[in-house]
Amino acid sequence: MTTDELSLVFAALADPTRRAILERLARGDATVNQLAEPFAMSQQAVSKHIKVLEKARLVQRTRSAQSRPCALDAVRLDAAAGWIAEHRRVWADRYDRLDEHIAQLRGRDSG
Amino acid sequence: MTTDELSLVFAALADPTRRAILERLARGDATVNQLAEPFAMSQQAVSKHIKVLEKARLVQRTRSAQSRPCALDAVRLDAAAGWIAEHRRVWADRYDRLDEHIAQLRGRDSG
DNA sequence: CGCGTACACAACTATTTGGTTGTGCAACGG
DNA sequence: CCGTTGCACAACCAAATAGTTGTGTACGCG
Repeated sequence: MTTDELSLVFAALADPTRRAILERLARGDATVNQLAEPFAMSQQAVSKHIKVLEKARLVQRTRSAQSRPCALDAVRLDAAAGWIAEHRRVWADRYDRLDEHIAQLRGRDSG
Repeated sequence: MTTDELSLVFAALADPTRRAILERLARGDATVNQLAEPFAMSQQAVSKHIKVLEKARLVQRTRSAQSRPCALDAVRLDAAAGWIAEHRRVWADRYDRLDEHIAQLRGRDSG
């Protein structure tokens, strides 16, 4: 089950290792070995995580000689953020905080 | 693993049944049986899903006689949206779409 | 008190997940 | 050609997930 797009995206995000991979990729494309290095984990395990991210369409892969660089794909992330924003909005009348939350995050450019 | 707050939230969101429960709760508090009704699933199964949502702190429960109404808790949802917004922002220079995405969602008040 | 309702806990099961090791294979360098 | 590097595929395993049925329990009603 949970094979719909949104479920795949949230499931992919539900792992610290995968989120760390995304954070790293947000700063530029990287090879599997580059991504694997910071983790106390085999290259194959990281490869599996990347595959999960690929299936969720959060990362795209290209070929460059013998390396397979990974790059981010933001569209699905938008879908996830969209779902939250949309449904959070329903009871936003009670208290509105997301806006200032995002404003804060946008504010700390130095972080 | 994946016991950190953010992982719990994303994992909780990674299931269509649980997202449907949240959508229903966004429209008002409900009892377990009320929540269970639309699903082809036992009351116990729904109870388990609610427990997952509770552990992720997406729902809060109260006591009201023999019923245990469920209510939404938006704080963690903000955290999830915040993570996405924060990290999406890093490569937002390439193309900026989340803002108009949210603007759109906020725009369709009738939806 | 005894019954029905609303819910939770426990045990069991199948499937998925997240990791391992071993190995194969394509691409480059000497 | 041969060795090294970069990565994927396969088999295997432990633990978590998502469901089931069965049962227990707290509350309210008559």
